[in-house]
Amino acid sequence: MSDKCLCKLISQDEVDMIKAALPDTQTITRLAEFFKVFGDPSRLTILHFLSKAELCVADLAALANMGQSAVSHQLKLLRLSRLVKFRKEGTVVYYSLNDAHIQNLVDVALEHVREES
Amino acid sequence: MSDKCLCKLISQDEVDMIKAALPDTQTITRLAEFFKVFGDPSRLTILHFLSKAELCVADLAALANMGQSAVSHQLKLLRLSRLVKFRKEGTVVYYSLNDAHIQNLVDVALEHVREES
DNA sequence: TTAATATATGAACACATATTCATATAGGAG
DNA sequence: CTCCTATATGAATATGTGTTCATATATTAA
Repeated sequence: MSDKCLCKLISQDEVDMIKAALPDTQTITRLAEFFKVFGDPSRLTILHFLSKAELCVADLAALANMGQSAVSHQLKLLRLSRLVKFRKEGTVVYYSLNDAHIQNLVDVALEHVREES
Repeated sequence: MSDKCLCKLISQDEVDMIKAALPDTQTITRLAEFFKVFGDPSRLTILHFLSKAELCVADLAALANMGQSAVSHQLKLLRLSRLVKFRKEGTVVYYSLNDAHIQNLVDVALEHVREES
Protein backbone atom coordinates (compact mmCIF):
# COMPACT_ATOMS: atom_id res chain seq x y z
CA MET A 1 0.00 0.00 0.00
CA SER A 2 3.05 2.27 -0.32
CA ASP A 3 1.74 5.20 -2.29
CA LYS A 4 4.78 7.36 -1.77
CA CYS A 5 5.44 7.23 -5.45
CA LEU A 6 5.09 10.64 -7.02
CA CYS A 7 5.87 9.37 -10.45
CA LYS A 8 2.37 9.53 -11.81
CA LEU A 9 2.42 10.30 -15.48
CA ILE A 10 -1.26 11.02 -15.38
CA SER A 11 -3.34 13.66 -13.69
CA GLN A 12 -5.62 13.11 -10.72
CA ASP A 13 -8.57 13.49 -13.06
CA GLU A 14 -7.26 10.64 -15.14
CA VAL A 15 -6.74 8.56 -12.01
CA ASP A 16 -10.34 9.18 -11.03
CA MET A 17 -11.56 8.22 -14.48
CA ILE A 18 -9.54 5.00 -14.45
CA LYS A 19 -10.85 4.11 -11.02
CA ALA A 20 -14.40 4.84 -12.09
CA ALA A 21 -14.06 2.60 -15.14
CA LEU A 22 -13.18 -0.40 -12.96
CA PRO A 23 -16.16 -2.76 -12.78
CA ASP A 24 -17.54 -3.31 -9.30
CA THR A 25 -16.07 -5.99 -7.07
CA GLN A 26 -18.84 -8.49 -7.68
CA THR A 27 -18.49 -8.23 -11.44
CA ILE A 28 -14.74 -8.70 -11.27
CA THR A 29 -15.16 -11.67 -8.97
CA ARG A 30 -17.62 -13.29 -11.34
CA LEU A 31 -15.39 -12.56 -14.29
CA ALA A 32 -12.49 -14.26 -12.52
CA GLU A 33 -14.70 -17.25 -11.65
CA PHE A 34 -15.73 -17.46 -15.27
CA PHE A 35 -12.16 -17.60 -16.51
CA LYS A 36 -11.14 -19.98 -13.74
CA VAL A 37 -13.50 -22.62 -15.10
CA PHE A 38 -11.54 -22.66 -18.35
CA GLY A 39 -8.24 -22.71 -16.50
CA ASP A 40 -8.05 -26.48 -16.14
CA PRO A 41 -6.99 -29.00 -18.80
CA SER A 42 -9.55 -31.60 -17.74
CA ARG A 43 -12.43 -29.18 -18.03
CA LEU A 44 -11.19 -27.85 -21.34
CA THR A 45 -11.02 -31.42 -22.61
CA ILE A 46 -14.52 -32.19 -21.43
CA LEU A 47 -15.83 -28.99 -22.98
CA HIS A 48 -14.12 -29.86 -26.23
CA PHE A 49 -15.78 -33.26 -26.40
CA LEU A 50 -19.15 -31.81 -25.51
CA SER A 51 -18.75 -29.25 -28.25
CA LYS A 52 -18.68 -32.14 -30.68
CA ALA A 53 -21.43 -34.36 -29.36
CA GLU A 54 -23.88 -35.02 -26.57
CA LEU A 55 -22.17 -37.57 -24.33
CA CYS A 56 -22.86 -39.58 -21.20
CA VAL A 57 -20.56 -39.51 -18.18
CA ALA A 58 -18.96 -42.87 -18.83
CA ASP A 59 -18.17 -42.05 -22.44
CA LEU A 60 -16.73 -38.71 -21.42
CA ALA A 61 -14.52 -40.48 -18.90
CA ALA A 62 -13.34 -42.92 -21.53
CA LEU A 63 -12.68 -40.20 -24.10
CA ALA A 64 -10.87 -37.93 -21.65
CA ASN A 65 -8.98 -40.74 -19.92
CA MET A 66 -10.35 -39.68 -16.58
CA GLY A 67 -11.98 -41.53 -13.72
CA GLN A 68 -15.77 -41.50 -13.57
CA SER A 69 -15.72 -39.67 -10.28
CA ALA A 70 -13.37 -36.98 -11.50
CA VAL A 71 -15.54 -36.38 -14.54
CA SER A 72 -18.64 -36.24 -12.41
CA HIS A 73 -17.07 -33.70 -10.08
CA GLN A 74 -16.01 -31.51 -12.96
CA LEU A 75 -19.41 -31.80 -14.62
CA LYS A 76 -20.97 -30.56 -11.40
CA LEU A 77 -18.74 -27.50 -11.57
CA LEU A 78 -19.57 -26.96 -15.23
CA ARG A 79 -23.25 -27.32 -14.39
CA LEU A 80 -22.99 -24.72 -11.63
CA SER A 81 -21.24 -22.43 -14.10
CA ARG A 82 -24.12 -23.05 -16.49
CA LEU A 83 -21.72 -24.06 -19.21
CA VAL A 84 -23.33 -27.48 -19.71
CA LYS A 85 -26.82 -28.87 -19.53
CA PHE A 86 -27.92 -32.46 -19.06
CA ARG A 87 -30.70 -34.85 -19.90
CA LYS A 88 -31.49 -38.03 -17.99
CA GLU A 89 -32.52 -41.23 -19.69
CA GLY A 90 -32.89 -44.03 -17.20
CA THR A 91 -29.69 -44.15 -15.23
CA VAL A 92 -27.73 -42.55 -18.02
CA VAL A 93 -27.13 -38.80 -17.97
CA TYR A 94 -26.31 -37.09 -21.22
CA TYR A 95 -24.41 -33.84 -21.09
CA SER A 96 -24.09 -31.16 -23.73
CA LEU A 97 -22.85 -27.61 -24.06
CA ASN A 98 -25.34 -25.11 -22.74
CA ASP A 99 -24.23 -22.35 -25.00
CA ALA A 100 -22.60 -22.87 -28.35
CA HIS A 101 -21.10 -19.41 -28.25
CA ILE A 102 -18.76 -20.60 -25.49
CA GLN A 103 -16.91 -22.43 -28.21
CA ASN A 104 -16.02 -19.10 -29.79
CA LEU A 105 -14.24 -17.92 -26.68
CA VAL A 106 -12.19 -21.08 -26.54
CA ASP A 107 -11.38 -20.81 -30.23
CA VAL A 108 -10.21 -17.23 -29.84
CA ALA A 109 -7.96 -18.18 -26.96
CA LEU A 110 -6.72 -21.24 -28.84
CA GLU A 111 -5.65 -19.08 -31.72
CA HIS A 112 -3.93 -16.70 -29.32
CA VAL A 113 -2.03 -19.56 -27.70
CA ARG A 114 -1.08 -21.05 -31.05
CA GLU A 115 0.23 -17.85 -32.56
CA GLU A 116 2.61 -17.52 -29.61
CA SER A 117 5.70 -19.40 -30.68
CA MET B 1 -11.97 -45.27 -16.39
CA SER B 2 -15.16 -47.38 -16.35
CA ASP B 3 -15.99 -47.77 -20.01
CA LYS B 4 -18.67 -50.38 -19.52
CA CYS B 5 -21.21 -47.94 -20.83
CA LEU B 6 -22.70 -49.11 -24.11
CA CYS B 7 -24.88 -46.07 -24.44
CA LYS B 8 -22.93 -44.39 -27.16
CA LEU B 9 -25.22 -42.45 -29.40
CA ILE B 10 -22.44 -41.99 -31.89
CA SER B 11 -20.56 -44.39 -34.08
CA GLN B 12 -16.98 -45.46 -33.61
CA ASP B 13 -16.06 -43.34 -36.61
CA GLU B 14 -17.52 -40.32 -34.89
CA VAL B 15 -15.65 -41.17 -31.71
CA ASP B 16 -12.42 -41.30 -33.68
CA MET B 17 -13.15 -37.97 -35.32
CA ILE B 18 -13.91 -36.33 -31.99
CA LYS B 19 -10.72 -37.72 -30.50
CA ALA B 20 -8.70 -36.55 -33.47
CA ALA B 21 -10.10 -33.04 -33.20
CA LEU B 22 -8.80 -32.72 -29.64
CA PRO B 23 -5.76 -30.43 -29.60
CA ASP B 24 -2.60 -32.07 -28.36
CA THR B 25 -1.81 -32.16 -24.65
CA GLN B 26 0.68 -29.31 -24.77
CA THR B 27 -1.76 -27.01 -26.52
CA ILE B 28 -4.50 -27.79 -24.03
CA THR B 29 -2.12 -27.24 -21.14
CA ARG B 30 -1.09 -23.86 -22.50
CA LEU B 31 -4.68 -22.93 -23.17
CA ALA B 32 -5.54 -23.73 -19.56
CA GLU B 33 -2.56 -21.72 -18.31
CA PHE B 34 -3.69 -18.83 -20.45
CA PHE B 35 -7.19 -18.82 -18.95
CA LYS B 36 -5.81 -19.36 -15.47
CA VAL B 37 -4.02 -16.02 -15.62
CA PHE B 38 -7.37 -14.29 -16.04
CA GLY B 39 -8.94 -16.36 -13.28
CA ASP B 40 -7.89 -14.08 -10.45
CA PRO B 41 -9.55 -10.81 -9.39
CA SER B 42 -6.26 -9.10 -8.53
CA ARG B 43 -4.78 -9.81 -11.93
CA LEU B 44 -7.95 -8.78 -13.70
CA THR B 45 -7.87 -5.50 -11.80
CA ILE B 46 -4.23 -4.89 -12.67
CA LEU B 47 -4.91 -5.69 -16.31
CA HIS B 48 -7.84 -3.31 -16.28
CA PHE B 49 -5.75 -0.43 -14.98
CA LEU B 50 -2.97 -1.18 -17.43
CA SER B 51 -5.48 -1.16 -20.24
CA LYS B 52 -6.16 2.47 -19.39
CA ALA B 53 -2.65 3.79 -18.80
CA GLU B 54 1.01 2.94 -18.40
CA LEU B 55 1.57 2.74 -14.64
CA CYS B 56 4.38 2.14 -12.19
CA VAL B 57 4.22 -0.54 -9.52
CA ALA B 58 3.49 1.79 -6.63
CA ASP B 59 0.64 3.47 -8.46
CA LEU B 60 -0.79 0.12 -9.45
CA ALA B 61 -0.67 -0.95 -5.82
CA ALA B 62 -2.43 2.21 -4.75
CA LEU B 63 -5.10 1.94 -7.43
CA ALA B 64 -5.74 -1.73 -6.82
CA ASN B 65 -5.55 -1.51 -3.04
CA MET B 66 -2.89 -4.15 -2.93
CA GLY B 67 0.47 -4.43 -1.24
CA GLN B 68 3.53 -3.55 -3.29
CA SER B 69 4.86 -7.08 -2.96
CA ALA B 70 1.62 -8.69 -4.05
CA VAL B 71 1.48 -6.46 -7.13
CA SER B 72 5.10 -7.22 -7.94
CA HIS B 73 4.49 -10.95 -7.68
CA GLN B 74 1.48 -10.78 -9.95
CA LEU B 75 3.30 -8.57 -12.43
CA LYS B 76 5.99 -11.21 -12.63
CA LEU B 77 3.36 -13.76 -13.55
CA LEU B 78 1.82 -11.41 -16.11
CA ARG B 79 5.29 -10.80 -17.51
CA LEU B 80 5.94 -14.53 -17.85
CA SER B 81 2.59 -14.85 -19.59
CA ARG B 82 3.68 -12.08 -21.91
CA LEU B 83 0.55 -10.12 -21.16
CA VAL B 84 2.42 -7.04 -19.97
CA LYS B 85 5.64 -5.32 -20.90
CA PHE B 86 7.70 -2.90 -18.86
CA ARG B 87 10.04 0.02 -19.19
CA LYS B 88 12.57 1.11 -16.57
CA GLU B 89 13.27 4.71 -15.77
CA GLY B 90 15.72 4.98 -12.92
CA THR B 91 14.28 2.93 -10.10
CA VAL B 92 10.76 3.25 -11.42
CA VAL B 93 9.35 0.50 -13.59
CA TYR B 94 6.43 1.34 -15.84
CA TYR B 95 4.16 -1.48 -16.91
CA SER B 96 1.75 -1.55 -19.81
CA LEU B 97 -0.35 -4.10 -21.68
CA ASN B 98 1.70 -6.06 -24.15
CA ASP B 99 -1.17 -6.68 -26.48
CA ALA B 100 -4.17 -4.43 -26.77
CA HIS B 101 -6.22 -7.24 -28.24
CA ILE B 102 -6.20 -8.95 -24.82
CA GLN B 103 -8.68 -6.32 -23.80
CA ASN B 104 -11.15 -7.70 -26.33
CA LEU B 105 -11.12 -11.09 -24.69
CA VAL B 106 -11.84 -9.56 -21.31
CA ASP B 107 -14.59 -7.43 -22.78
CA VAL B 108 -16.25 -10.42 -24.40
CA ALA B 109 -16.17 -12.33 -21.12
CA LEU B 110 -17.38 -9.29 -19.23
CA GLU B 111 -20.41 -9.07 -21.46
CA HIS B 112 -21.04 -12.77 -21.02
CA VAL B 113 -20.89 -12.43 -17.24
CA ARG B 114 -23.11 -9.38 -17.25
CA GLU B 115 -25.83 -10.85 -19.42
CA GLU B 116 -26.16 -13.72 -16.94
CA SER B 117 -28.71 -12.52 -14.42
C1' DT C 1 -37.39 -58.72 -3.64
C1' DT C 2 -32.14 -58.80 -5.08
C1' DA C 3 -28.44 -57.81 -8.36
C1' DA C 4 -26.25 -54.91 -11.49
C1' DT C 5 -25.12 -50.54 -13.48
C1' DA C 6 -24.74 -45.25 -14.07
C1' DT C 7 -23.98 -41.39 -11.72
C1' DA C 8 -23.30 -38.39 -7.67
C1' DT C 9 -21.09 -37.10 -3.53
C1' DG C 10 -18.35 -36.52 0.82
C1' DA C 11 -13.84 -37.14 2.89
C1' DA C 12 -9.05 -37.29 2.49
C1' DC C 13 -5.00 -36.24 0.26
C1' DA C 14 -1.62 -33.92 -2.45
C1' DC C 15 -0.59 -30.01 -4.79
C1' DA C 16 -1.06 -25.25 -6.42
C1' DT C 17 -1.52 -20.44 -5.40
C1' DA C 18 -2.18 -15.62 -3.42
C1' DT C 19 -0.73 -12.83 0.10
C1' DT C 20 2.36 -11.14 3.72
C1' DC C 21 6.73 -10.40 5.82
C1' DA C 22 11.38 -9.68 5.69
C1' DT C 23 14.98 -8.68 3.00
C1' DA C 24 17.76 -8.08 -1.18
C1' DT C 25 18.89 -5.28 -5.13
C1' DA C 26 19.50 -1.22 -7.63
C1' DG C 27 19.40 3.45 -8.79
C1' DG C 28 19.36 8.52 -7.44
C1' DA C 29 20.27 12.27 -4.10
C1' DG C 30 23.13 14.39 -0.92
C1' DC D 1 30.68 7.02 0.34
C1' DT D 2 25.69 6.77 2.87
C1' DC D 3 20.74 7.21 2.87
C1' DC D 4 16.45 6.81 0.76
C1' DT D 5 13.20 5.03 -2.42
C1' DA D 6 11.22 1.68 -5.98
C1' DT D 7 11.00 -2.82 -7.07
C1' DA D 8 11.96 -7.78 -6.81
C1' DT D 9 12.17 -12.02 -4.48
C1' DG D 10 12.35 -16.08 -1.21
C1' DA D 11 10.11 -18.19 2.71
C1' DA D 12 6.15 -19.02 5.30
C1' DT D 13 1.33 -19.36 5.69
C1' DA D 14 -3.36 -19.92 4.58
C1' DT D 15 -6.53 -21.08 1.40
C1' DG D 16 -8.16 -23.22 -2.82
C1' DT D 17 -8.44 -27.13 -5.99
C1' DG D 18 -8.31 -31.68 -8.60
C1' DT D 19 -8.20 -36.46 -8.02
C1' DT D 20 -9.04 -40.77 -5.72
C1' DC D 21 -11.48 -43.82 -2.75
C1' DA D 22 -15.39 -45.42 -0.73
C1' DT D 23 -20.02 -45.20 -0.70
C1' DA D 24 -24.72 -43.45 -1.54
C1' DT D 25 -28.53 -42.92 -4.76
C1' DA D 26 -31.34 -44.21 -8.49
C1' DT D 27 -32.97 -46.87 -12.21
C1' DT D 28 -33.45 -51.20 -14.62
C1' DA D 29 -33.53 -56.20 -15.00
C1' DA D 30 -34.39 -60.66 -13.32
